[in-house]
Amino acid sequence: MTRKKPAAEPRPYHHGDLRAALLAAAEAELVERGIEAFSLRSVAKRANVSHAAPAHHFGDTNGLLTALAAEGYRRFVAHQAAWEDRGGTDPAARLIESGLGYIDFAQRHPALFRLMFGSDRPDYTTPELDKAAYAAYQQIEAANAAVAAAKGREADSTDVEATWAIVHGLADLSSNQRLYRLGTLPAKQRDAILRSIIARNIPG
Amino acid sequence: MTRKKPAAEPRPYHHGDLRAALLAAAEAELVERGIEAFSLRSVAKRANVSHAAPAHHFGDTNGLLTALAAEGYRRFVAHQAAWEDRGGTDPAARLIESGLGYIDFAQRHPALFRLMFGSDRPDYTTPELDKAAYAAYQQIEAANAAVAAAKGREADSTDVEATWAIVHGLADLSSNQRLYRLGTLPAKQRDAILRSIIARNIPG
DNA sequence: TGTACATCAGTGAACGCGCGTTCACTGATGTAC
DNA sequence: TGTACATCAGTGAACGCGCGTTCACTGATGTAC
Repeated sequence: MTRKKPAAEPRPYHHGDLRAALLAAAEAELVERGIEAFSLRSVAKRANVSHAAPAHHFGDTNGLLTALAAEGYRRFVAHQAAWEDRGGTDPAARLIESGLGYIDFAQRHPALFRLMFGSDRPDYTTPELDKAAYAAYQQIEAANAAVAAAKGREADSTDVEATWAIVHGLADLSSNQRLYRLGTLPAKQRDAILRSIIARNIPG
Repeated sequence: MTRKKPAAEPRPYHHGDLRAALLAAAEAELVERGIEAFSLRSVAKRANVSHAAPAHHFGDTNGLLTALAAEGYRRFVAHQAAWEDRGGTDPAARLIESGLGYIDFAQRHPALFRLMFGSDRPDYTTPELDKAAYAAYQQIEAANAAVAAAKGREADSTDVEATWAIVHGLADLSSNQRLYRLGTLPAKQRDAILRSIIARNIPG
């Protein structure tokens, strides 16, 4: 044994990046216990910090959940942007792939997705969260605008709503295991079906 | 004053229909406090009954929420069935109107809708809930089958998934106030847009 | 019809627990001079 | 470079509260005979 026991390492009084550590602990708590059993004390315990420490960074539980939701939206936007690029240069293909990214995010992070779209606890009047959530909407809007522009048309609000709703519906139902058949298919086949469903909502 | 004070009326030891009264109180609690702050004691208090009484009917909190979710699905199915009939005899029109009923239910009962589609607390292995939730799926399936039959086709799983997802997406986003523009329109105009969006997902 | 008894529905006191919040504190860091 | 001081980040004990659960109980209802 040449290595020190990790527990014996001197623990500095100041954490270094407690804010980020608390967000990570909060996400893990959300995954394990669900938002209904979420508590600030459990988060602090998971981050190995006294239960009063989070107040310095987030105020209260809703402050922490608001910050976590904002981080969720930023990751959500980045995730979709990465998928969108797989669509190459065709605007419709880009919109469809971006939608698959939306669905993939919901499947990979159901607890976070639920916090973002199915909870009243995050406070959307907070500028940080408002901005992050709005950016997610703008992404869909921009992808639709590109499709319209390629056809020499104006962007249409109804088209934006249709593509958002179809992608959101597929994402929410599949992250809640409601689309049983799709869950049983191999990924390639499933994605092909999802693409065909999204495509119905893009005017030809 | 010829009427007795209501509070002075003799209160029978046995409630009569405490089960139904507790379900109503639970729904009101869900609306007012949200599922995250839901507690059995508050429900009992609201129903004017001792806090240990609900255990006789539902076991624990999840038992009560499971029963409430099942009742929610039954009302959800009835609500859609009523709307479906507005579609007259054309199967596609019936499917579309049924979808509007789905969306209308979510807008009128956001807390119940969230319990049904965005919570892990109801126990879907309970036969009562399993049956009620499955009936909601079968309704969409049957409406799709009627559309296919009218065209001399077989029912297609992908069509069922597409119509469910579009309707669910519109319902979830609008019950969470995310479709801002639609919320500002007069009902007739909004419904026309919703119909046109649903229609994109029904093969011609 | 009357009585005895089992079963059921609801009561209210008691318990231990985890929660958010407060508060005086301590250790670490940054800055003025 | 050194010292003094303000500010910041995290501690740990204490508090009161609402929660779920348990338990002996009581009042009401249903049934056997």
